[in-house]
Amino acid sequence: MAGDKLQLGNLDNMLGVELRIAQILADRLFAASPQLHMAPGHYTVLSLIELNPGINQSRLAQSMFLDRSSMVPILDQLEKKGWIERKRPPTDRRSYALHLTRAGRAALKLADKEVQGLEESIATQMGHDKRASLLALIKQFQTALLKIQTSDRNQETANDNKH
Amino acid sequence: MAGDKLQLGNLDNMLGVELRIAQILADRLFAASPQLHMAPGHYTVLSLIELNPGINQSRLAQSMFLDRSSMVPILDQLEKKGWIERKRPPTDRRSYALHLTRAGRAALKLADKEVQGLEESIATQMGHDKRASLLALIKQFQTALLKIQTSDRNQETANDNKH
DNA sequence: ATCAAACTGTTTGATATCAAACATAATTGA
DNA sequence: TCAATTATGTTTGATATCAAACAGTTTGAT
Repeated sequence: MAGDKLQLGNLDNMLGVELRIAQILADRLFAASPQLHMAPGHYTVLSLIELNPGINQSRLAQSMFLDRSSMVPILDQLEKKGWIERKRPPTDRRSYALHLTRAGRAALKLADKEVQGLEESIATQMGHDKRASLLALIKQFQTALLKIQTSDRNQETANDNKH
Repeated sequence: MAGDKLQLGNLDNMLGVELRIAQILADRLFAASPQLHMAPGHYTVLSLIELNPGINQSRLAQSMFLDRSSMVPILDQLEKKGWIERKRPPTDRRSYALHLTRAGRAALKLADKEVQGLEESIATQMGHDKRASLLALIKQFQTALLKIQTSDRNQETANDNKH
């Protein structure tokens, strides 16, 4: 029957699984927002460039935990839309200094308002206190993941030394 | 300077942004787990098939919030590895009934142990109580997103009626 | 001053995902 | 009954992402 409930076992007690679902739903909501004709990642990129004018592509990628090669097509699109500029700084001819155009600032301003509205809807739905707790716990979760990752790497190194 | 801290403005107060970073770090940890030569999604698929033997591809996709077309290559890979079987049920010749093979059950059992270990590491790092709070809040966040989404849809429908 | 190493952006090839279109099969409504 | 609708899996074309390899540039060690 279509109404039969799925067995989930321990899956719905796993952070990884539930986090992934939350991510999918959040992206879906973002994408469905009519005023916001911009991918979530693009919004973050525009914000970071506004806040850090002249930043280069590698640092931008690093700050979003993306590979620097993944940043290339994102910036290509934003450049094509006329929202950003790549300028060669005279001091380093390898990199580009990224800046928002006037149109980019305008687009970001509109998006900011819309994103603000979404965050507010969420806060209203789940309660402002719970939203704040969730945010704080997500950051602690990030920290925990980074610590585990580096301790794993250290353990590998220790094993390597034994060879 | 390389050491200059990036300006983040309000970005690190946004659930969407922080959630995305957490997701990336979690996937990275999962991928770096040596015993776990399996993508996170593949682990979930195997678990769901074990818990719901005979489930079809569409329901499986739906339960993971994926498009059913995205399930095809995942199942192709798992089938190629000899971990699952697609069986045509005599009652419905459109669908496949999915089952784990003996090898699939064995692979899942190993993965279960490893995933359990990762969850335990996280619980130890952030504290068991905080891990539990985070999990509960993520679910409330999911619920909030779904409610907002459906209320958006209703609003659209209301507007459509006005035409 | 030179040369090896590191950095920066890009390209290429791989996988993941979606949405739309499609073919086959099952269900429903008139 | 049977025609229209719905369901299921797949294919195709698009975008996103990673990792490795690459070319040009800068930095650093000697």
